[in-house]
Amino acid sequence: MTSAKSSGPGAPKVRLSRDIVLEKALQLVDSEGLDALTMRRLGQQLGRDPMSLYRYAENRAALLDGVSELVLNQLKVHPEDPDWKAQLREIAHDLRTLALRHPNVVPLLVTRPLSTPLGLRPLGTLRPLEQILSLLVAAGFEPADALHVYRAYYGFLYGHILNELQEYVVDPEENEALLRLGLHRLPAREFPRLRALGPALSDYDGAAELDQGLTILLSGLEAQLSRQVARRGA
Amino acid sequence: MTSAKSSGPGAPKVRLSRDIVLEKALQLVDSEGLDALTMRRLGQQLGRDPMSLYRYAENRAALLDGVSELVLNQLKVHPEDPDWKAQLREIAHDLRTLALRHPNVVPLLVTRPLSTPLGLRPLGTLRPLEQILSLLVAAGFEPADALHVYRAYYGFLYGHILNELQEYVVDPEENEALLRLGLHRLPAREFPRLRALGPALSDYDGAAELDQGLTILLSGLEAQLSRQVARRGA
DNA sequence: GGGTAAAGTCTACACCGTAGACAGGCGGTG
DNA sequence: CACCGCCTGTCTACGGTGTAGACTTTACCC
Repeated sequence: MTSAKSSGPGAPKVRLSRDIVLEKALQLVDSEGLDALTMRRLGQQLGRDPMSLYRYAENRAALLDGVSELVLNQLKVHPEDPDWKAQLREIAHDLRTLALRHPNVVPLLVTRPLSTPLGLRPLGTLRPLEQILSLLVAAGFEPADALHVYRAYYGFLYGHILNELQEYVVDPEENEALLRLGLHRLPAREFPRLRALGPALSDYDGAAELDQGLTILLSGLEAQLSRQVARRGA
Repeated sequence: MTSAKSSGPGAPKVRLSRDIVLEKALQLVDSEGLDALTMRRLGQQLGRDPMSLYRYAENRAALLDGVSELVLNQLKVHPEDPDWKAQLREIAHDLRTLALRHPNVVPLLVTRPLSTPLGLRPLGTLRPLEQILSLLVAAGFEPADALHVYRAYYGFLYGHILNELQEYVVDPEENEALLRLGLHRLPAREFPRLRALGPALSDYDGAAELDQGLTILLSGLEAQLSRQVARRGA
């Protein structure tokens, strides 16, 4: 147990590495939020000069990309699963729990790709896409159709995650209080429905809600698939 | 044409107002991106000292909220439409075009609510929610069910918008070039599907894709509705 | 041991959000 | 008219940010 801790001046010996840097960056984001991830702050956590970080990431944006990648790498996809619907369901739930475990990273997941053309993104963030395409093609979709299915699926999934995180507050008791407090602030005349939904808003089963949506979506997509197979056969 | 333009020192006379400030802020974001919206930059655009902005927004975050609200206020919902599915479809397409018109604002739309409890958000951003709830209740959903439907719908919608914006590049010619360039960069062994999809990726009809997804989702939701009505009747 | 490339540090710059004290002009009231 | 008070806008200043560029130190190979 002599490893270099955050601020102990005793042992600044271990050589840094990209993985060490990104790991600490993720810890920092998880515990204090995205804004806390500054070069100076991170350098301090690592017991190093802030400028040393630039050996492992070109700039702060690249660091953020690295953190996204680190999280997304934890998502395991099994492209050879014969039951593609079950597999998609499983992936969805995995990504959801991943998002709940790293809520502060979600804005990155959702925002960074908007400013990076597909081909230039970190490979780790593209891997799930590739693997899901494989899964769908193995299930009988034409590649182009697989892309459409992927888009519908991933769109829905990210949408759900954003939705759920919007309503998520750490302490459920404070949640209720805050919620009522907030709702009470709304003009009664203009927001009757919302105000009335206070109780319904506060007990939210994200996993169930995700699963219902998936059922609707996947059965719809399956219908589409069988239609296409039929047409191809004719 | 003697109105005060951006940098003319001639006529710094017009009194500022929250609307004027937010409008210029939106212009700045649209033309130069979110990062360009700094207090100093915006002050300069308005020919005023940066500090004057604090009379119209508590801080930069509040300014960002104001910009979100300004955009979302352009979304018109008709809660009394008897055809709820058609109305939801229309809203979806409206929001999509709004997003394409202000792509730089989308990260705000998607990100700001994550750090603001529902009750404390700008009223303008809550109005669509309230109105869609009305629409659904009028269509026969129980309030609590209306909330579920809303979540599935809005989740899907935001997901689609994020998806589409990720693949959107301004100049379609450069798009193709960039895309191929980017794809070429991917290791062939690990990303065969993705590399093969180059052409399919570059012609993307967002509106059609959105519409297909909506068809699937809405028919699924409708089935749910009739099931519930039946059960209630029994 | 000597040389070399990498890892880490230092200094400096331009820019950021914003607290707090202040100035100017406008309105309403006498 | 003079006066007062409030609202708008300005000024100065502080502590924080990302990062360029030159430097020093370290680790390793021959």
